[in-house]
Amino acid sequence: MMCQLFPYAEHVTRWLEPEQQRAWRAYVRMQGELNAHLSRQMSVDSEISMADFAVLVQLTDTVDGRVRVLELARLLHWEKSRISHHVARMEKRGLVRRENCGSDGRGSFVVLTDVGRTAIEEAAPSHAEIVRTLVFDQLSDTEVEALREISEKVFTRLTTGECASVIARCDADDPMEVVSEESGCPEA
Amino acid sequence: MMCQLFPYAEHVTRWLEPEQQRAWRAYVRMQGELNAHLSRQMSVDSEISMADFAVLVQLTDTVDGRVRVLELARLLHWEKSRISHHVARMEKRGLVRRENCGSDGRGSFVVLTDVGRTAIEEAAPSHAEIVRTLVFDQLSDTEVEALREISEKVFTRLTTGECASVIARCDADDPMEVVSEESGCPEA
DNA sequence: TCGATTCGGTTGATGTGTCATCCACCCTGC
DNA sequence: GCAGGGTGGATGACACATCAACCGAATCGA
Repeated sequence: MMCQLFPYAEHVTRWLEPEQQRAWRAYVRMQGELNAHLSRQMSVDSEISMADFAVLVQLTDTVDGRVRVLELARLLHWEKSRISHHVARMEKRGLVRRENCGSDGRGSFVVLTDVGRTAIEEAAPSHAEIVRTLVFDQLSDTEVEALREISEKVFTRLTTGECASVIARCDADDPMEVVSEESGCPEA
Repeated sequence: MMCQLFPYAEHVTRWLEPEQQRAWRAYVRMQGELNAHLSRQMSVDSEISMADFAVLVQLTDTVDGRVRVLELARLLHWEKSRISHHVARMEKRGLVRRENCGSDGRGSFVVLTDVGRTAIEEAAPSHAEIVRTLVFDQLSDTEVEALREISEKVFTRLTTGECASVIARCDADDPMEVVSEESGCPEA
C-alpha cells in the first residue's frame, strides 16, 4: 500500500526556481520513502497496516471505543466508501465490530474489540520508536519547528478556499487542533 | 490512489516530545492531503495518474525514450513487480510499449510512444503550476531551504544502514543527485 | 400526510501496490 | 558443454482506494 510521487525532470521543474526544484525533489523522495518504510515496518512487526492503525487510534481515543461510521470518515479525512470497505475488512479479522444505532435507524457504530485493542497496544510502541529514530533524531529543535510551520502553512492552503472541494471535509472541525484530551499535551 | 498516514493519538505521541508531536501530526496531515490533492488534480485535468507521470518523466529524460524495466524500477525506487504491472497497464493504454532487448534475451525495454509523449506534455504544466501555488507560494526562501534540508536528512537516514533493506535499492545510484543532464539546473 | 430531498451507509467495478512464486536466460566453475 | 546459482522480468492472489450507483431511513415542504 503506497502512493508515491516521484522524481521530477525538466517537465515539471522548468516552472520552479532551481532552489524550489531541489527542495521539491528532496521532499517528494523523502515522503515516498518514509511512507513506504513506515508501512512496511508496521506490517512486519505487527499484524495491522497503517490504515488499520489509524482507525484503531480513533477508536481508542473515544471513551467507550465506539464511533459512528461517517464520524470516523470525517476524523480521518477518508471517503465514506473507503471507511465502509475498510471497516468491513477489519471486522472480518475481528479488530472491530459493527453495531446498529438505536436512535438513527440508518446509522451504525464501529466498536473496538479486545482483539483490536490488543493489536494497537502492541503496534504503537515500535511505531513511535521508528518515527522518532527516523525523523526526530535527525532534526534540530529549530528544524522540528520549521517542519511544523511549513506543514501547517501548506495544509492551511490545502483546506481553505477552492481547494477544499472534497466530500468529507465540508463540515470538518478545526483542522489543526484535534489533539485528544487525554494526551496530556497542550492543545495549542 | 492514495496512501495516507493519519492523525495520531496518545498511543504514538507518548514517546514524542510535545513539540515533536505537533510537528509530526502537522506533517502527516499535510502530506496526506497534498498527495491526495495532487493525485486528484492530475487525474482530473489529464488522462494520466501520478504514477504514470513518474514513469513518463523517466522515459522522456533519456535520449531515445527507452529504458530497461529494472533500470526504471531503480530510478523510481519501485519494486520490480510494481513496475512490471504498471508498465503492462500503461502499455494497454498505449502510453508505452515493450521491446525485446537484443543483447540480453531476458531483458526488455520500455519505450515511450507518441501518445505517451503527448500525454506528459499536456499534464506537466498544470501539475507544476499546482505545486507552485500549493507549496512554494506559501513558503519563504528560508522555509524552502529548511524543507530541503529536513527532507535530505530524513531521506539519508532512510537510505543508509539497516534501513536500506529494500530490493530495488541495493545498487541504487547516489540517492539525492539524480538530476537530469538537460534540466539546465546545477547538480549540487 | 405525502412526496421529494437529503443523509448514513453499502456495494460492485476498476485501477493500483505488494508479496510470493515462477520462468527463461545469463554466467561461472568445472 | 553442462550443472549450479544468479538475474530480468512476468504472473496470480490479495489488500487497498476511488468512483458511481444504490438503498432505506430521516426530514422537510406543501
